[in-house]
Amino acid sequence: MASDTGSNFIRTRIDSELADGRVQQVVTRFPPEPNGWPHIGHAKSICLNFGLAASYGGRCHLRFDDTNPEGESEEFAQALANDVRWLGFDWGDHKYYASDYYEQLYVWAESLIERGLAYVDESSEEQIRAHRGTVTEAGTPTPFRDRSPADSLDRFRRMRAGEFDDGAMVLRAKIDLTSNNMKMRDPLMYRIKKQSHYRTGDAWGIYPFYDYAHCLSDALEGITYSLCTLEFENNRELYDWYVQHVDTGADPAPQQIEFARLALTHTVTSKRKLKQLVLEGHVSGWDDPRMPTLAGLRRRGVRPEAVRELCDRVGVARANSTLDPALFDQIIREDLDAEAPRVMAVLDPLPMVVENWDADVDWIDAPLWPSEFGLEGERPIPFAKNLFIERADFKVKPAKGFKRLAPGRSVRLLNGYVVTYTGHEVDADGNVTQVRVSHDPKTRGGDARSKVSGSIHWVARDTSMEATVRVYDRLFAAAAPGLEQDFLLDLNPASLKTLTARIEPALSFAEGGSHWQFIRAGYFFADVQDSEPGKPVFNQVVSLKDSWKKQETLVQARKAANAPGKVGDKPDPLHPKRAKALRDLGIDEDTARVLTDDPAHDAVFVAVVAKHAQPESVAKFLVNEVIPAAEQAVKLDVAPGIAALLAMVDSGKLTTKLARKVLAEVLTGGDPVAIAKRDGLTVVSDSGELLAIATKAVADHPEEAQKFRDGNGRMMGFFVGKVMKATGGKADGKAAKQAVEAALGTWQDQMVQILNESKASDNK
RNA sequence: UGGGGCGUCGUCAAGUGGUAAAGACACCAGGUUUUGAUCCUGGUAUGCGUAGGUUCGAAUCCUACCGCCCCAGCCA
Repeated sequence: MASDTGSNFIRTRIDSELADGRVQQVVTRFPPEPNGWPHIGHAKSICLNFGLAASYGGRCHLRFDDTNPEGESEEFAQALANDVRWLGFDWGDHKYYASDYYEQLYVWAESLIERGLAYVDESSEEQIRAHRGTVTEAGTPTPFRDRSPADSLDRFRRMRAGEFDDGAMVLRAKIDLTSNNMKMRDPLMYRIKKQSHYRTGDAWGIYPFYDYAHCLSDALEGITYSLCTLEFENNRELYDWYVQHVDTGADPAPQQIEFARLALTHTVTSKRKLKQLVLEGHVSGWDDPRMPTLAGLRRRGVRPEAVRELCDRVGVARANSTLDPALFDQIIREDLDAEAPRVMAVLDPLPMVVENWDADVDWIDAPLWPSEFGLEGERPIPFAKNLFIERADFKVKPAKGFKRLAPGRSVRLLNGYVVTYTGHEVDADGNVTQVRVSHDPKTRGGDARSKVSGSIHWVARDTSMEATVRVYDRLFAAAAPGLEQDFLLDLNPASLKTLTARIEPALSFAEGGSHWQFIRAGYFFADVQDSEPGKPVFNQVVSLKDSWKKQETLVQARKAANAPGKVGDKPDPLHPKRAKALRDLGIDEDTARVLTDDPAHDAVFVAVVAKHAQPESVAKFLVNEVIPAAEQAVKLDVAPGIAALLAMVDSGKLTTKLARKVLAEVLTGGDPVAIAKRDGLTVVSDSGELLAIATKAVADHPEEAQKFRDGNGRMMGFFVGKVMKATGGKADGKAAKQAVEAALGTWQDQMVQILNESKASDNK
């Protein structure tokens, strides 16, 4: 369970850091702010954090990120904790509150001030905004930026003491007003907020900001991986800055990793919008079954198993994506299939009279599960003269392919009898008011085989009960609510249908919290709050798949189509004259541009060519191999080494691949000839030896060889790959290819084939 | 127009230079079925945003271009 073993970029990273000892134990955390109800998006984070910790034998903390007293409450914290537990996760003793760290955070802030790394800014909110600049313009210092540490310290202490009003001043980190990253332009650390906090009461009049508090809380708790969503990407630099400049003693330092949040079409998950739906009464509350909140899902009857499975199947990646809710629907069905006993309920009743039924009530034992489940259990269902069937199961003029009841047809009443149409009545408007049938006594229950193609569900009129059944559809009609208009206008007016259904007697004992499959209708859940003993109220959890009623094709979230690759004008090379000179040497424009982009590289180029007079080859080697392999600009003094290396490649002594192995050392001044010799890097180009290897590879893989002969030229790569592997990557590529071709007898075969084909067509 | 990210099937997603591009949902076609459900079988990307380049070999490396998301709260 939720011990996702699928591969993802976070696991890959953890694996490697565990392997090289940088991290000993995986410690994660789920850090909600207790100011709202968690939704399906939080579930992903919960499953990820707790799941990862569990699967690596580490631990996961539940930490309330309560750094802003506004809107936070113990009730929310309780609800959050509840939902985490409901999902099936356990934080053990590790429940924490950022508010418990206020004192430590404060002490660290003083230390930052003392070291000149933070200052109290008395500018107004507007002034600070103005001085921050824009994404294209650098910020400028406010008049308070250079005040002395002692001055700031004094102010900061008085801020804490409550001497100033809200908004009078803030504490800011002194980082870099000109940074391209807006988050680094002297971010705010503390604000004055004379508001009491649900946990610390009136002890504090200043509160830390997320960026300052979160990373240090992580450090304090020994968190190793601080996972958050993509929009915090820009905050990572700041996260690292605080961790680096505050002496927390955390080892290893916690690191922030961002992943894509879970989004669904036809759904909103923003706290603001969810709140608006509740406050304006568009839904009945935070736990309305149409809400994407965990409380809503629970109320609807979705089990935690299904939520966890969803998170597992969706995976973790860094690409923003929007899920089709059909996936969740299907997972819910799979989860409930073996959980929900089968019973009958008629949601939209149409009276049916069995004309040749004279007996009283016939109680039939009907199984609670399909026979192939192998599960025990049955319940008695009453058959009688007067029944109800689903209105949609009778059509006066059936469409092609309709398998249910219609004039002249017979149909199986599930677990009852086969009945045959004898007549029907309509009202003044032409609506069918009653169907008449006759039954075949020989077809009772499961006793007799029958050829009828359709089976429909039913209940007896006098012994069935009325019950409230709520059928749900997506809350929003639009795939992307709010994309083209106010999101409230995208609300689906038919998202809730409250029906008075007829349920079979056994169902009247359904307890709140029980799951049922209403045969042919869907999975239903006896509402925990509204059901009363003997009077259940049902929520539809999810419908059954219905391949007859073709579901309206969901309008997929409009993903802006990528413009089909227009090729824009290429920019001019940085140094037009030089670039032209290079072109004259036979070097193409792209290559020339990269080469001249950094004068240092151009100089290296000149130096290498001086030793190895193959300008085109040198340019390509530098651009495609050397520059990408170098961390910084390539140094001029390694040019001789590069020249020697390339000379080996060009003379066939080394393949490009082997050259790559040597490159790193050459870049730090190594001698390629010596290194190659030391590591035994010699190209295998002996055709006899390669042919032997290739022949063996072909013999070992007859199927692949056949595929190749059948015309799949790409199997060449497979065999060359085998040869490469066998030689430890030392085979000369071209020679290896020739050896494989010879081993496969390719061109002869192909010639034969072509000849045969031409003969065959001649004969026609 | 600055910076940070991201583009692999209708939707998610694996893939880290060599076994004809996993898997799931959706879709299509069959089979089983007293639920048009479940279950089973098969099909579905000659290609990884586009165009060039490097390489024996590229979704993976290089270059340019295109598109989408995020950042200018005293929110988190």
